[in-house]
Amino acid sequence: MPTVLVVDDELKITRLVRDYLERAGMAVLTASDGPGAIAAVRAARPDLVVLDLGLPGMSGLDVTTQLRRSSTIPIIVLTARSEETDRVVGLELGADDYVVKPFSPKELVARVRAVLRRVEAAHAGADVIDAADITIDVPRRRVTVGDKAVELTATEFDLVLTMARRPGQVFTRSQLLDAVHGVAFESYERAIDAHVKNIRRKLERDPRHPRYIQTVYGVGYRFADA
Amino acid sequence: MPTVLVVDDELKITRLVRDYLERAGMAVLTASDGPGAIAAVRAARPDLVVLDLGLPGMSGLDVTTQLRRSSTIPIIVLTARSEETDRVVGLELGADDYVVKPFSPKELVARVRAVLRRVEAAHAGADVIDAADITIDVPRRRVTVGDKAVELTATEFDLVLTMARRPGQVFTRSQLLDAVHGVAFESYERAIDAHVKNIRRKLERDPRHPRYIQTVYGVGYRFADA
DNA sequence: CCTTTTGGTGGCGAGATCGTGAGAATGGGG
DNA sequence: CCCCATTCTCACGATCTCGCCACCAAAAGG
Repeated sequence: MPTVLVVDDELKITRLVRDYLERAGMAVLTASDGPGAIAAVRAARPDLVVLDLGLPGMSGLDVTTQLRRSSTIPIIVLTARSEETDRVVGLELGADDYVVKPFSPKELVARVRAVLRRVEAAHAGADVIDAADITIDVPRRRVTVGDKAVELTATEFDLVLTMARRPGQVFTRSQLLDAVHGVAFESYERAIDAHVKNIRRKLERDPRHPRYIQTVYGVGYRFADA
Repeated sequence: MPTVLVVDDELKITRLVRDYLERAGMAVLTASDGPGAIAAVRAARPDLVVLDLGLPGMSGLDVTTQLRRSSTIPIIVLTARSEETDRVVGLELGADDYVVKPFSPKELVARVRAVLRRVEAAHAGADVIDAADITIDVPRRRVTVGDKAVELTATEFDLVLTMARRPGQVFTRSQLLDAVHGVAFESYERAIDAHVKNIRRKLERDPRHPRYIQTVYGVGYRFADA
């Protein structure tokens, strides 16, 4: 049973949406402001968020960026404004779909179902990378070595993921910076070394003789294949 | 050497950008208005366009749509306006990246590099070279003879790759130095001999009678064809 | 056959490259 | 407002590589 978090400051709306979603067989949580929504996501890990953009205090867009910083949770945006730009901005910031107020509850339910279906389908695909005894769960952003979970920071995870997606391929430092930041500034290239060091500390049994992330002298690094 | 077209009506800016890009090893063309930009793209076929959105006459956005009508050339947009919507609109119209004025030239160079790299990576076909019983896996930077993996240093790999890409073609020592160092470095040409020696030791079954890297007396070396 | 020119090889030192610990910035959360 | 996690910077030492030299072998050329 999927869990949905509904975020809106108007009680009338949350109640209406809750009714319809529950009737469609989903568990529903509610929050009435941005901080509450973020706390609820962290605590209850719902499968989807329905978010009103017109919240008091923290703007809905701030909430989406905040959520996106630490998770890939699907978001459906509710907005009173129908202008194209708002729509684009919402999607740009990582919303998966949007519904314009006033909306029909049935339409909202249909969209929630559609997004959940889409996400589930994506989940079913190869979003888990297995190599030797290391497992990378991409949507959950979790890494396991043997049976032990490993805590990686966001940057560390992105680095490992980038390399593990093409095992054996050699990446230069600036390619790796590119993958992590979108843009590479040469002066920082040695920062990659520091990250690799920290990743190895967490991942490798013997960091002096790395089994996963190997150095290619004069070029960069690579994730071991085979 | 990639060619970049810089479009801006302010001479100060084009000159600044030209300086930085040229120092980064790129050829630079400039145009000061929309029609000029479109003509320059058609005539000189640059690899990338840096385009100021605030042009007199024809708007920068018109230029991007015009360019997009007939080509997929990468575009980086320069904009004085920092509002999200403009950014979104720019990207929406097919720009590959955007930089907000005032900008740091180093950042612009970094972004140009990143976009070029991205495009090149997408283009990259023929990633593996097969010749007789030698295999060169370019992204993995690995060489196999028969079934045996061969460990080459970065320079050795670049040398083999350079020659293997054009089997049969004879390369002078200074051409090979060029390929390895990027620039025409007046250096000891016999260094190539030393590398060839080391490569043969690793690659050839009988280094006295090389099957892959052959000496062309009085000229240089070549990678055996067929 | 001898000379001249060109290529092959072993080895070594300068310098590039990398690993690492310590600590400075940065930014979010309590 | 302070604290903590995260990321980046810096510098030093360890390691590896490359270009160079010296010397010998092989190939052209007369």
